[in-house]
Amino acid sequence: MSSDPKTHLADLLRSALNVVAPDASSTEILIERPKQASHGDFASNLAMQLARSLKANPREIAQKLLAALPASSLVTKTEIAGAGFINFTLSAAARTGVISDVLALGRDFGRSTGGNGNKVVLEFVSANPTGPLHVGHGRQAALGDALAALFDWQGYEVTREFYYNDAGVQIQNLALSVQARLQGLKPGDAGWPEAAYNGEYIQDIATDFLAGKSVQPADGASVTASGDIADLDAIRQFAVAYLRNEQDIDLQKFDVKFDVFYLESSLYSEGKVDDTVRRLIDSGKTFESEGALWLRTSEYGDDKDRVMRKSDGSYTYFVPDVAYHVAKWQRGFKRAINIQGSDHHSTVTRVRAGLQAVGMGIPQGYPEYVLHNMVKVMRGGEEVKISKRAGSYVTVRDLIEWVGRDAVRFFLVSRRPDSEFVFDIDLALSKSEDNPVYYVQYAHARICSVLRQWGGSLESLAEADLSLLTSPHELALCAQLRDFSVAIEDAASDYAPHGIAFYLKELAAGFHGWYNAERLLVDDVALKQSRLALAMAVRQTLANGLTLLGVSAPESM
RNA sequence: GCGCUCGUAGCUCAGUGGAUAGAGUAUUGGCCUCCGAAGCCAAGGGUCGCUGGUUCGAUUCCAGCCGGGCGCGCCA
Repeated sequence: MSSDPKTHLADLLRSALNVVAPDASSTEILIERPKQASHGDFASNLAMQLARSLKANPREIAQKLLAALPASSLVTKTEIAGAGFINFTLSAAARTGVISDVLALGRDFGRSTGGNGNKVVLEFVSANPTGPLHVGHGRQAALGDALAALFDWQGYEVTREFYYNDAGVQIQNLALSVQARLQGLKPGDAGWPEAAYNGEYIQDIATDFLAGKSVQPADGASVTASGDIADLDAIRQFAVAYLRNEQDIDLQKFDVKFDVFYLESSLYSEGKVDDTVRRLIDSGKTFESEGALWLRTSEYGDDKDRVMRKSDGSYTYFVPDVAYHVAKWQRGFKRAINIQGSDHHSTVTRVRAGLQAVGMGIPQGYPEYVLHNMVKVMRGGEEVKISKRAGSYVTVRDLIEWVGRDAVRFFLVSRRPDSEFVFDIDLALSKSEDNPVYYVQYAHARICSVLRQWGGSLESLAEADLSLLTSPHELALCAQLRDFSVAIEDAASDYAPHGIAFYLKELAAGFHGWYNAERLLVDDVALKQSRLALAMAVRQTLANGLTLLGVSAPESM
């Protein structure tokens, strides 16, 4: 018998189904938590699903299923309701058992092994080193890191990857921008390059370059500025290292760590681009026209064919993109998940088309994409567009300085990725009831405070008599704790970390409600122990959920 | 124009082929001689954009329309 009530109920229904309708024994059995407490702890719509194939009234089918249902000590009541729902009420022991699980598993409560150690790579941020990280990158960092954590907790072997272009046209523009600053030019001056970056940070780079400073980005060797204004190559190398280092500092402040920094230039230097082009040509899916080499992406769902190699001999961006994903496949990642802004959605079809055309047996849906919408930052009722540093957009650094890392991370993962995001600075700053970060953290700190005042040993709580927990608040809290692993599973499979944020808000609400309704530190020692055990389990679950989102769980605040 | 996407309470947003569509905020009214009031309880607030279709059942799936966002380059 499974210790998890939900799978246990599914087992019971399955065996009843085999008796009542052997022909339909493959019907999927769905067990859900009803929204209303009066509908029991779990409900199944199995009878309604069977209604058509059995050509019978759902309520009659439900009757037969219940008659054939094996007895179970975990179930105290079954009921047919509504159009044919079967509602189950669990025994008190089955409900409170989760507390023992949480206390025993501790920081691992919520982890599962469903991923079987399969390798998955999540690529996110992937900002080219041409400027500071902006709010959109922040959303990606928060989303990607949380998703990576969710997959880790689901038992996958996760790689967090940052891909960037260190040698293309944009980098050349960066070098030219710095050089122009070194020559004393400013944006708008005669002679200021057309495609130049206009932000103030370009001046900072120029100043450090002249001063002969050194920088050491996380993924590369230390670079010392030559100070030679004429040496564009030296300027480029220094500027790239400088900005990579700046991005590293921001990511560190954001508490996001990458396992791999992948350079686009390596795809060329290691022959991966040439290899991919050769495979595409060999596939017969290419053709020459107007001096360029094209790929028939329209055969794979694209609305028109795309140029691979321009008439000047250089490749369009999507060729290295395809080569990069071929490399991911070859590195053994059966799953690759890319978190990108929705303004890149047109690349999805193209990259997948290229991967089909290379004929290496890569699945059609490879890689998977999580596209997110843009972020609008509001302050004082107005949209904030200007950053002193970047010149035209709000940076991750700005946000962290304004409201702190926890609030930024929690806010940025608390919406569906494809929603347009309004980040209200005033709301994130408010240290009161309208700030969901503090609401969740407060519940955690409050529990810590109670446990401190009690002063007993936390280990002893595992011995508590859980049968003393009988109030609706307490049993509802237990059900919420049991939902944690489902919340993680759903959030991972739907690419929806915001589910965890909502789960945490609800769990905190459940705790606050209980706390106000009942006293934890009562005189009755056994009752006190049992309540503290529940509180401890809530604390642990809050902490685990906050960890998934990269938010701290303070013991006091 | 074409493609993708979104449209749910005054505002910011969840959610679902199923039972009375939820939360926060805002508004109104209560709760600290007691574990943290950064908290709790309660009330009011809805044509789930519109119109059709599929279904026993649609806010959810499909089509069309209206409205917002994004994309539509031999840029990335």
